[in-house]
Amino acid sequence: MPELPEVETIRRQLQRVLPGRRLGSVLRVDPAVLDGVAREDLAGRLPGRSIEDLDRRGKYIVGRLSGELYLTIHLGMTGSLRVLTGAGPVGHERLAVRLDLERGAAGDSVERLAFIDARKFGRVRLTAGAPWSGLVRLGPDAWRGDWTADWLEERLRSRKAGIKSVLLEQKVMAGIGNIYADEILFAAGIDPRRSAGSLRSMEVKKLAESIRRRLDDGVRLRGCSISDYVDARGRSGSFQDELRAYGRHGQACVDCGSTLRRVVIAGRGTAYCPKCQR
DNA sequence: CCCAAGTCCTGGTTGC
DNA sequence: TGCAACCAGGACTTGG
Repeated sequence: MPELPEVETIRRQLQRVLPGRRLGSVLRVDPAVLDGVAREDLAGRLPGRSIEDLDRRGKYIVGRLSGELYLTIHLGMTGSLRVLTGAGPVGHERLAVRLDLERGAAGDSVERLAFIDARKFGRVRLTAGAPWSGLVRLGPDAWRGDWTADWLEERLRSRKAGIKSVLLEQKVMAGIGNIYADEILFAAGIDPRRSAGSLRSMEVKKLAESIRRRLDDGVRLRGCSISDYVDARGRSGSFQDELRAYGRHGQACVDCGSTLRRVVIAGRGTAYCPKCQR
Protein backbone atom coordinates (compact mmCIF):
# COMPACT_ATOMS: atom_id res chain seq x y z
CA MET A 1 0.00 0.00 0.00
CA PRO A 2 1.82 3.06 -1.17
CA GLU A 3 1.90 5.67 1.58
CA LEU A 4 4.27 8.61 1.79
CA PRO A 5 7.56 6.64 2.06
CA GLU A 6 6.66 4.31 -0.80
CA VAL A 7 5.58 7.21 -3.01
CA GLU A 8 8.75 9.15 -2.13
CA THR A 9 10.89 6.12 -3.02
CA ILE A 10 9.25 5.87 -6.41
CA ARG A 11 9.51 9.62 -6.99
CA ARG A 12 13.24 9.65 -6.24
CA GLN A 13 13.95 6.82 -8.60
CA LEU A 14 11.90 8.32 -11.41
CA GLN A 15 13.46 11.73 -10.81
CA ARG A 16 16.85 10.17 -11.58
CA VAL A 17 15.86 8.72 -14.91
CA LEU A 18 12.89 10.59 -16.36
CA PRO A 19 13.68 14.32 -16.56
CA GLY A 20 14.71 15.18 -20.08
CA ARG A 21 12.99 12.21 -21.59
CA ARG A 22 10.18 12.60 -24.06
CA LEU A 23 6.86 10.81 -24.00
CA GLY A 24 6.05 8.84 -27.11
CA SER A 25 2.81 7.23 -28.10
CA VAL A 26 0.27 6.16 -25.52
CA LEU A 27 0.26 2.38 -25.65
CA ARG A 28 -2.55 1.60 -23.27
CA VAL A 29 -5.19 3.51 -21.29
CA ASP A 30 -7.79 2.11 -18.94
CA PRO A 31 -10.46 4.82 -18.58
CA ALA A 32 -11.22 3.52 -15.07
CA VAL A 33 -8.12 5.24 -13.68
CA LEU A 34 -8.72 8.55 -15.41
CA ASP A 35 -10.49 11.42 -13.71
CA GLY A 36 -11.45 14.60 -15.50
CA VAL A 37 -9.69 13.66 -18.71
CA ALA A 38 -10.91 11.61 -21.63
CA ARG A 39 -8.87 8.74 -22.94
CA GLU A 40 -8.52 10.44 -26.33
CA ASP A 41 -7.42 13.67 -24.71
CA LEU A 42 -4.65 11.92 -22.82
CA ALA A 43 -3.53 10.01 -25.87
CA GLY A 44 -3.62 13.19 -27.90
CA ARG A 45 -1.74 15.49 -25.56
CA LEU A 46 1.04 13.40 -24.05
CA PRO A 47 3.09 12.39 -27.10
CA GLY A 48 5.94 14.79 -27.75
CA ARG A 49 5.99 16.29 -24.25
CA SER A 50 9.18 16.04 -22.29
CA ILE A 51 9.22 15.29 -18.57
CA GLU A 52 10.72 18.16 -16.60
CA ASP A 53 10.59 16.91 -13.03
CA LEU A 54 8.66 14.91 -10.47
CA ASP A 55 7.28 16.31 -7.25
CA ARG A 56 5.35 14.72 -4.39
CA ARG A 57 2.55 15.99 -2.18
CA GLY A 58 1.49 13.49 0.46
CA LYS A 59 0.72 10.33 -1.48
CA TYR A 60 0.48 12.07 -4.85
CA ILE A 61 3.19 12.20 -7.50
CA VAL A 62 3.11 15.23 -9.75
CA GLY A 63 4.89 14.99 -13.08
CA ARG A 64 5.60 18.37 -14.65
CA LEU A 65 5.67 18.16 -18.41
CA SER A 66 6.76 20.65 -21.03
CA GLY A 67 4.15 23.18 -22.05
CA GLU A 68 2.77 23.65 -18.51
CA LEU A 69 1.07 20.28 -18.48
CA TYR A 70 0.84 18.27 -15.25
CA LEU A 71 0.18 14.62 -14.54
CA THR A 72 -1.08 14.12 -10.98
CA ILE A 73 -0.94 10.47 -10.05
CA HIS A 74 -2.27 8.61 -7.03
CA LEU A 75 -1.21 4.98 -6.68
CA GLY A 76 -4.27 3.89 -4.72
CA MET A 77 -3.70 0.80 -2.69
CA THR A 78 -1.88 -1.50 -5.09
CA GLY A 79 -0.52 0.86 -7.72
CA SER A 80 3.04 1.09 -8.95
CA LEU A 81 4.78 3.29 -11.46
CA ARG A 82 7.61 1.71 -13.36
CA VAL A 83 9.97 2.11 -16.23
CA LEU A 84 9.79 -1.14 -18.15
CA THR A 85 12.08 -2.31 -20.87
CA GLY A 86 11.13 -4.43 -23.84
CA ALA A 87 7.84 -6.01 -24.66
CA GLY A 88 7.27 -7.55 -21.24
CA PRO A 89 4.00 -8.75 -19.80
CA VAL A 90 1.17 -6.25 -19.78
CA GLY A 91 -0.98 -7.81 -17.04
CA HIS A 92 -2.34 -5.11 -14.75
CA GLU A 93 -1.02 -2.11 -16.64
CA ARG A 94 -3.66 0.61 -16.66
CA LEU A 95 -1.64 3.20 -18.47
CA ALA A 96 1.50 2.84 -20.51
CA VAL A 97 3.37 5.49 -22.46
CA ARG A 98 6.38 4.90 -24.64
CA LEU A 99 9.51 6.77 -23.62
CA ASP A 100 11.83 8.33 -26.15
CA LEU A 101 15.18 10.03 -25.66
CA GLU A 102 14.94 13.77 -25.96
CA ARG A 103 17.54 14.07 -28.67
CA GLY A 104 18.79 11.80 -31.34
CA ALA A 105 17.14 9.16 -33.38
CA ALA A 106 15.49 7.21 -30.59
CA GLY A 107 12.08 6.98 -32.10
CA ASP A 108 12.22 3.25 -31.76
CA SER A 109 12.85 3.25 -28.01
CA VAL A 110 11.59 0.10 -26.36
CA GLU A 111 11.16 1.56 -22.90
CA ARG A 112 7.83 2.56 -21.46
CA LEU A 113 6.50 4.31 -18.38
CA ALA A 114 3.76 2.12 -16.93
CA PHE A 115 1.15 2.72 -14.28
CA ILE A 116 0.20 -0.68 -12.92
CA ASP A 117 -2.75 -1.12 -10.57
CA ALA A 118 -4.64 -4.37 -10.11
CA ARG A 119 -7.42 -2.86 -8.00
CA LYS A 120 -8.10 0.32 -9.88
CA PHE A 121 -8.03 2.51 -6.79
CA GLY A 122 -5.35 4.65 -8.38
CA ARG A 123 -6.12 7.81 -10.36
CA VAL A 124 -4.39 9.78 -13.07
CA ARG A 125 -5.27 13.41 -13.73
CA LEU A 126 -4.00 15.59 -16.55
CA THR A 127 -4.25 19.35 -16.09
CA ALA A 128 -2.87 22.46 -17.77
CA GLY A 129 -1.19 25.33 -15.96
CA ALA A 130 -1.13 23.74 -12.47
CA PRO A 131 -1.27 20.34 -10.79
CA TRP A 132 -4.70 18.84 -10.13
CA SER A 133 -6.76 21.27 -8.06
CA GLY A 134 -7.69 18.58 -5.52
CA LEU A 135 -4.20 18.91 -4.03
CA VAL A 136 -5.17 22.19 -2.38
CA ARG A 137 -7.30 20.19 0.05
CA LEU A 138 -4.21 18.47 1.45
CA GLY A 139 -2.68 19.50 4.72
CA PRO A 140 1.09 19.97 5.05
CA ASP A 141 3.31 17.07 4.06
CA ALA A 142 3.65 14.79 7.10
CA TRP A 143 7.35 14.13 6.45
CA ARG A 144 8.77 17.26 4.82
CA GLY A 145 6.15 19.86 5.74
CA ASP A 146 7.20 22.75 7.98
CA TRP A 147 4.53 22.06 10.60
CA THR A 148 5.48 22.00 14.28
CA ALA A 149 4.30 20.12 17.37
CA ASP A 150 2.59 23.30 18.56
CA TRP A 151 0.71 23.57 15.30
CA LEU A 152 -0.34 19.92 15.54
CA GLU A 153 -1.53 20.38 19.11
CA GLU A 154 -3.68 23.32 18.04
CA ARG A 155 -5.00 21.28 15.14
CA LEU A 156 -5.97 18.32 17.33
CA ARG A 157 -7.38 20.27 20.24
CA SER A 158 -10.89 20.73 18.87
CA ARG A 159 -11.19 17.20 17.54
CA LYS A 160 -13.24 14.54 19.26
CA ALA A 161 -12.55 11.81 16.71
CA GLY A 162 -10.01 9.11 17.50
CA ILE A 163 -6.37 10.09 17.03
CA LYS A 164 -5.77 7.38 14.45
CA SER A 165 -8.74 8.53 12.34
CA VAL A 166 -7.38 12.07 12.40
CA LEU A 167 -3.87 10.95 11.41
CA LEU A 168 -5.43 9.27 8.38
CA GLU A 169 -7.13 12.51 7.29
CA GLN A 170 -5.10 13.91 4.41
CA LYS A 171 -6.55 17.37 4.97
CA VAL A 172 -4.91 17.50 8.40
CA MET A 173 -1.52 16.12 7.34
CA ALA A 174 -0.78 14.48 4.02
CA GLY A 175 0.90 11.12 3.54
CA ILE A 176 0.02 8.88 6.47
CA GLY A 177 -1.90 5.67 5.71
CA ASN A 178 -2.92 2.67 7.77
CA ILE A 179 0.49 1.05 8.16
CA TYR A 180 2.41 4.13 9.24
CA ALA A 181 -0.47 5.31 11.45
CA ASP A 182 -0.18 2.12 13.52
CA GLU A 183 3.62 2.39 13.62
CA ILE A 184 3.58 6.05 14.60
CA LEU A 185 1.09 5.53 17.43
CA PHE A 186 3.05 2.56 18.72
CA ALA A 187 6.26 4.59 18.70
CA ALA A 188 4.49 7.43 20.51
CA GLY A 189 2.91 5.09 23.08
CA ILE A 190 -0.58 6.42 22.35
CA ASP A 191 -3.77 4.34 22.23
CA PRO A 192 -5.22 4.71 18.71
CA ARG A 193 -8.75 5.02 20.14
CA ARG A 194 -7.96 8.08 22.23
CA SER A 195 -9.87 11.18 21.24
CA ALA A 196 -7.43 13.47 19.39
CA GLY A 197 -8.37 16.42 21.55
CA SER A 198 -7.60 14.52 24.74
CA LEU A 199 -3.85 14.32 24.04
CA ARG A 200 -1.74 16.35 26.41
CA SER A 201 1.01 18.65 25.27
CA MET A 202 3.79 16.16 25.97
CA GLU A 203 1.93 13.43 24.15
CA VAL A 204 1.48 15.55 21.04
CA LYS A 205 5.17 16.37 21.17
CA LYS A 206 6.00 12.66 21.26
CA LEU A 207 3.50 12.07 18.47
CA ALA A 208 5.07 14.77 16.30
CA GLU A 209 8.52 13.23 16.77
CA SER A 210 7.18 9.77 15.99
CA ILE A 211 5.54 10.97 12.78
CA ARG A 212 8.81 12.39 11.46
CA ARG A 213 10.95 9.52 12.68
CA ARG A 214 8.79 6.65 11.53
CA LEU A 215 8.19 8.14 8.07
CA ASP A 216 11.91 8.79 7.84
CA ASP A 217 12.58 5.13 8.68
CA GLY A 218 10.19 4.17 5.89
CA VAL A 219 11.89 6.40 3.33
CA ARG A 220 15.36 5.21 4.40
CA LEU A 221 14.34 1.56 3.97
CA ARG A 222 12.72 2.33 0.59
CA GLY A 223 9.20 1.58 1.71
CA CYS A 224 7.22 -1.30 3.07
CA SER A 225 6.42 -4.36 0.94
CA ILE A 226 3.59 -6.32 2.51
CA SER A 227 1.83 -7.79 -0.49
CA ASP A 228 2.42 -6.10 -3.78
CA TYR A 229 4.35 -2.88 -3.37
CA VAL A 230 7.45 -2.58 -5.51
CA ASP A 231 9.42 0.54 -6.33
CA ALA A 232 10.05 1.99 -9.77
CA ARG A 233 12.69 -0.64 -10.43
CA GLY A 234 10.51 -3.51 -9.30
CA ARG A 235 12.38 -3.96 -6.04
CA SER A 236 10.79 -4.54 -2.64
CA GLY A 237 11.41 -2.18 0.25
CA SER A 238 12.46 -3.48 3.64
CA PHE A 239 10.42 -1.47 6.14
CA GLN A 240 8.16 -4.51 6.63
CA ASP A 241 11.01 -6.09 8.65
CA GLU A 242 10.85 -3.12 11.03
CA LEU A 243 7.14 -3.23 11.77
CA ARG A 244 6.39 -3.21 15.49
CA ALA A 245 2.59 -2.86 15.42
CA TYR A 246 0.96 -3.08 11.98
CA GLY A 247 -0.25 -6.61 11.25
CA ARG A 248 1.22 -7.95 14.51
CA HIS A 249 -2.03 -8.46 16.45
CA GLY A 250 -1.88 -11.72 18.39
CA GLN A 251 1.91 -11.49 18.55
CA ALA A 252 4.08 -10.30 21.42
CA CYS A 253 4.89 -6.63 21.87
CA VAL A 254 8.57 -6.06 21.08
CA ASP A 255 8.86 -3.79 24.11
CA CYS A 256 6.84 -5.45 26.90
CA GLY A 257 5.83 -8.88 25.65
CA SER A 258 2.08 -8.30 26.00
CA THR A 259 -0.12 -9.66 23.23
CA LEU A 260 -0.99 -6.99 20.65
CA ARG A 261 -4.72 -6.48 20.11
CA ARG A 262 -6.74 -5.79 17.00
CA VAL A 263 -9.61 -3.32 16.73
CA VAL A 264 -11.30 -1.63 13.79
CA ILE A 265 -10.90 2.14 13.53
CA ALA A 266 -12.13 4.20 10.61
CA GLY A 267 -12.96 0.90 8.93
CA ARG A 268 -9.30 -0.15 9.09
CA GLY A 269 -7.66 -3.00 10.94
CA THR A 270 -5.63 -1.57 13.80
CA ALA A 271 -3.00 -3.31 15.94
CA TYR A 272 -1.81 -1.85 19.22
CA CYS A 273 -0.24 -2.81 22.52
CA PRO A 274 -2.74 -2.52 25.39
CA LYS A 275 0.08 -1.98 27.87
CA CYS A 276 2.49 0.36 26.05
CA GLN A 277 -0.13 2.46 24.29
CA ARG A 278 -2.26 4.57 26.59
C1' DC B 1 -17.71 -14.85 3.17
C1' DC B 2 -14.23 -11.98 5.33
C1' DC B 3 -10.22 -9.16 4.92
C1' DA B 4 -7.08 -5.93 2.83
C1' DA B 5 -7.36 -0.07 2.34
C1' DG B 6 -7.29 5.30 0.05
C1' DT B 7 -10.57 8.42 -1.20
C1' DC B 8 -15.04 10.07 -1.87
C1' DC B 9 -19.77 10.33 -0.46
C1' DT B 10 -23.80 10.32 2.64
C1' DG B 11 -26.71 11.03 6.40
C1' DG B 12 -26.93 12.27 11.04
C1' DT B 13 -25.00 15.03 14.94
C1' DT B 14 -22.63 18.77 17.26
C1' DG B 15 -21.61 23.32 18.44
C1' DC B 16 -20.76 28.12 17.54
C1' DT C 1 -32.05 29.24 14.98
C1' DG C 2 -29.14 28.49 11.08
C1' DC C 3 -25.47 26.46 9.13
C1' DA C 4 -20.95 24.85 8.80
C1' DA C 5 -18.02 21.61 10.63
C1' DC C 6 -17.61 17.22 12.25
C1' DC C 7 -18.09 12.18 12.51
C1' DA C 8 -19.00 7.22 11.53
C1' DG C 9 -19.81 4.14 8.21
C1' DG C 10 -20.47 2.55 3.40
C1' DA C 11 -19.12 2.20 -1.68
C1' DC C 12 -15.78 1.21 -4.79
C1' DT C 13 -12.11 -2.46 -6.40
C1' DT C 14 -9.90 -7.42 -6.89
C1' DG C 15 -7.11 -11.02 -4.92
C1' DG C 16 -5.79 -13.95 -0.93
